[in-house]
Amino acid sequence: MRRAFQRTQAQLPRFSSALRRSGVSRQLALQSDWLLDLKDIKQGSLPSATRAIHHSLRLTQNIAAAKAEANTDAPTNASEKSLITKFHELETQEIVHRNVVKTLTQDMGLSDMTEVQTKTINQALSGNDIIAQAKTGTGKTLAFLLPILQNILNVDPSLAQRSGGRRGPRTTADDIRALIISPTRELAEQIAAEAKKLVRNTGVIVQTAVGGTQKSAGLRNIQHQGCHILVGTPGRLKDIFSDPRAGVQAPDLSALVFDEADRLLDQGFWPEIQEIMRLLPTPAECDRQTMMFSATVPRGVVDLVRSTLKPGFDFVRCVRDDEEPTHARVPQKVVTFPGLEQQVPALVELCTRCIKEGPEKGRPFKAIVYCNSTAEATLVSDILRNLATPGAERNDAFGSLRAPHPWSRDVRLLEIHAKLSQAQRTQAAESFRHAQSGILLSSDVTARGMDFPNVTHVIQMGTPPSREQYIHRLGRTARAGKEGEGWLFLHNFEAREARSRLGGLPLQKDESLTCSTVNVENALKDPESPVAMVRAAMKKIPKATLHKSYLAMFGVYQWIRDKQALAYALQDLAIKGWGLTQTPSVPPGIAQRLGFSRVEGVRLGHDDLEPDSSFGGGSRGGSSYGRSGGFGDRRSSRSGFGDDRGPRSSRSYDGGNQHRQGRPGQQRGQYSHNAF
DNA sequence: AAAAAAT
Repeated sequence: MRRAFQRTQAQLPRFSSALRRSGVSRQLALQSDWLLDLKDIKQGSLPSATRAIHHSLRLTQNIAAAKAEANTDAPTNASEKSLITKFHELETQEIVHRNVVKTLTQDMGLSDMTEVQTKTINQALSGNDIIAQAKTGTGKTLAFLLPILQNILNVDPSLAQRSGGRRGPRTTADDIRALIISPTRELAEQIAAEAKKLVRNTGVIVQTAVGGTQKSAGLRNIQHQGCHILVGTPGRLKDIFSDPRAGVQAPDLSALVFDEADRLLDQGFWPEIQEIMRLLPTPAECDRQTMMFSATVPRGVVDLVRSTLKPGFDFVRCVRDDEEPTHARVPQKVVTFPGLEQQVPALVELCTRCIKEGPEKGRPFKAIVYCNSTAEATLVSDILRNLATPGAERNDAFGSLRAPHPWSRDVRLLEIHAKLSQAQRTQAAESFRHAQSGILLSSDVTARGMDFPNVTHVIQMGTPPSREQYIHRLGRTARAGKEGEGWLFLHNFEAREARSRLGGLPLQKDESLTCSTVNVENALKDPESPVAMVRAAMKKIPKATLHKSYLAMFGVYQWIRDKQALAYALQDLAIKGWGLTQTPSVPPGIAQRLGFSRVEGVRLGHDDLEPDSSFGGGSRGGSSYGRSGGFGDRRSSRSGFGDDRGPRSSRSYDGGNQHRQGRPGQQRGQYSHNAF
């Protein structure tokens, strides 16, 4: 019966869409003047006859329906009518079902809409396609979920009741009504969690389809419970839609959402997105509402909008001119370093200070530290975890010397990136979300859209891959009206590039961290210094972690032209920062590809991991100081190294990037005129 | 070798 209905619909797409929308159109009738009233909403760049007809047709229908149905007069004075800005108004004006409004106002405790919600919900309920530019952390998830849900309820009003007294599934796997595509698994989970909250008092079913989980289990849920709203990541969505045995289909899809659309355009995603769209009914077969959310609207997104959205779409721009975006509002500090090896000690210094200040400021320290590689996130996480209070060693139950961690146990230390299992990732995200205080070592998995409440600091280690990414990372703090601050740690050799990527942002140079200028070898003499603490923590780090971090740096800093300067900086990091006796070896193939085959300070070879070769004898602070004392000897004894370092600085290749330690004064001088 | 994302 339903099948037959669907076939009819397919034959009469225009009619079917009108039919499906008629419910909402009637309800919207009283608000039809919204469409005239939205002067601040710019129309899409495709003025066409279709759009005009589409538009006026809907208005006529709405007004006619209003006059026919309502006993009140259709509103005559458009300017008196304003956008709905409170959730309860959606009920009193019979736009959204009372069960859903009840969920919003009672269960979720919401009363006022945010700007993006006001603009998007009002528009989307009328069935328009939307491209919305909104800053992060403004409740845009709800902005698209609510119209999606209401449109589903309009088609089948019985779903507005929780169980309806019926048994068994309320829908099937082959009748998905809304598809939401997200660039990361965590974001998909977060959206699904919010969707599940929203549908609580209805019969609508939300499912997720993300990688890293058992495909069979997820599929079973979809098949057994059915699915109205499916939230997922590109790979898994493509997988289940293209699997003929899965029976997952969306012949009557009414909504398609691209969250973080600019991100979904990336190389790796795009073919999968296209494949998914190929597996969905075409817009001609089934009229659907498409919504795109994107913090920035670069060319690619404009093209996507042109090819995907219906003429007459609305461009909802929620970046108001009079309201400063997060990245203009949040204080941001830059620290430049003469050596990479100073960065983790400086991080420890900063965290220690902020943890101490937390109670004074009435807000516990909660930070995300962004690394440019997964290996570095693991390394830094391991170091922070291994920190020990200097001079507080006690014999533990097994007679070995251990010192307690210098930070309170309340400061949770967490790590998240794609190299962890999905279970670990989900767990870390969940723990950090609920943590009062903590430090999350993260790759860019969490950079976009993730909502961790009360993040006070976003610290970025190294030049972010792009300006957009910097802004997204920074957007994890200062959310929901709270304050926050950003920190950026840069080696001198990347400062110029960072400046060009981040031009125009209010970055302030900060010189308050002593570790940014300290001489590592001198600092090691003081066991209380963060440098010594980090070095001590290094001892328990598996060498494979160091190896991977070192190699990953070549990829992260691929864009650096001065390969020699980079090689030396990495050498210092490995030897002075990590206490290795020699740099890990680089496979010759990789070195050649990246232009390092004829560069000093890079050791070509394979398999550098003979057990214990990197760590010298002692196990105490004194001996690690001893190691660093011997470091000069080892260095000069290595072939092609040592003596020619002096001459090197006068050679042309190193000109503007002179960065060797031992002349910190000169270096700082060199870069100080370039203050951010 | 460098975020992410399917097994």
